[in-house]
Amino acid sequence: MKNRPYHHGDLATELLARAEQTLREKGAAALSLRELAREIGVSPAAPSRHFKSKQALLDALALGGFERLAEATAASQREVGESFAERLDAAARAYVGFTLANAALVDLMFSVKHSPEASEALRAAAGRWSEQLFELIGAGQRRGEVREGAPERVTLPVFAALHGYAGLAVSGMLPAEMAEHGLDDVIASILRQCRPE
Amino acid sequence: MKNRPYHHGDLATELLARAEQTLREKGAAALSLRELAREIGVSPAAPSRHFKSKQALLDALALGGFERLAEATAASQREVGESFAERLDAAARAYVGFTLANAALVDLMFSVKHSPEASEALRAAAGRWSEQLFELIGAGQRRGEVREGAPERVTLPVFAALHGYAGLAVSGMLPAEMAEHGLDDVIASILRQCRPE
DNA sequence: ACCTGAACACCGTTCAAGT
DNA sequence: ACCTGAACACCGTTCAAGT
Repeated sequence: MKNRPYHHGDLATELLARAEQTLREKGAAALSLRELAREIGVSPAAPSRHFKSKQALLDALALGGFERLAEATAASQREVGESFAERLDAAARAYVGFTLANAALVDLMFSVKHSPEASEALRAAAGRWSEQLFELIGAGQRRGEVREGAPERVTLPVFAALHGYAGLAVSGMLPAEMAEHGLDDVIASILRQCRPE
Repeated sequence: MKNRPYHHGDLATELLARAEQTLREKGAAALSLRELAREIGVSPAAPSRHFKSKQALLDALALGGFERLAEATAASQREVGESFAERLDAAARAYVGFTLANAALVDLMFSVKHSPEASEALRAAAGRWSEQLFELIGAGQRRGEVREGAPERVTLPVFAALHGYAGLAVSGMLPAEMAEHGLDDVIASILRQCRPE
């Protein structure tokens, strides 16, 4: 057994890991830098060397969330057929699944308040994800399974429907009678609105 | 001029009013019960007589938000024609307009964490609002302008699209190329997915 | 019933000083 | 470069006591 060294070694990484655990288990309100430091066994001032403010840590968390979401979406496309319906279904379930499994993190990712510098990076990370939806629609158009139109204008309503459903489901604001077939109905409605002619 | 009386008179109301102002001007993070009390000129302990915790005040704020949203939606339907397209357009713009004008409040309304007792009241208030979308779709169906199907299953994807677009717009996560005709495209996609046959 | 004053156990952040 | 220890200016909440 080794006694704790003066230098932690990888405090930044451990802060992020513990923070995300707290986020998942107790919610964003319960996230405190001091408590994180206490759990890790480091002084209250130590985190500030790695994240210049609490908001900076939250921003880093959100950034990681977007990266994992993009990764999960990419994974969903790898083991699925080529038809638009199949690919949309996979992407939709990946997104909603990620959101439900990481509710507090997703809340953070799309929260209103981010430091302006972080917003740039966050928007870029969000872009790398929405790029995939964009690709999905474009491929559907090339196959003649999705109506024509500027891809970004066809994609936005699809994006909005998924994001909105996930948000409603996570916040518990879905009327019970809507939750039953919720995601199925949303996917069906997206296919309907994307249909050619 | 009257000197401040021992009893404020309507502290609960003034707390809510000032809290909403702070929310709008400085965001949820800047909302402090102590500062509210200071602004109003009352002791730090005074708010606790009217809201048993900070969360209780946030819940009350969210509740008021849902009531005003329902009111704004109802108003949007009063001065508009009878066709589904017109009524949907009005309701959509009322919702997105409310969201953009009250970003931090809407964030609160749909936030993940609410005290369990409040969640009941909040869901009821949200229900009174979604009831209106529900009515909108039902009326469209009776006019033959909206496809058939269980109204709650036709309504959910509409609800999701609006909620999602508003959320994306407010969080600044809308890719620039999508923001241009954003709401127009979302409304058009809703009309397309609702079209009969 | 409504509010004050003081206290308690926390925060995030800063900064000299240590290793 | 990385961390400690102590300090500063805050929090939300509770509770006896005042009016």
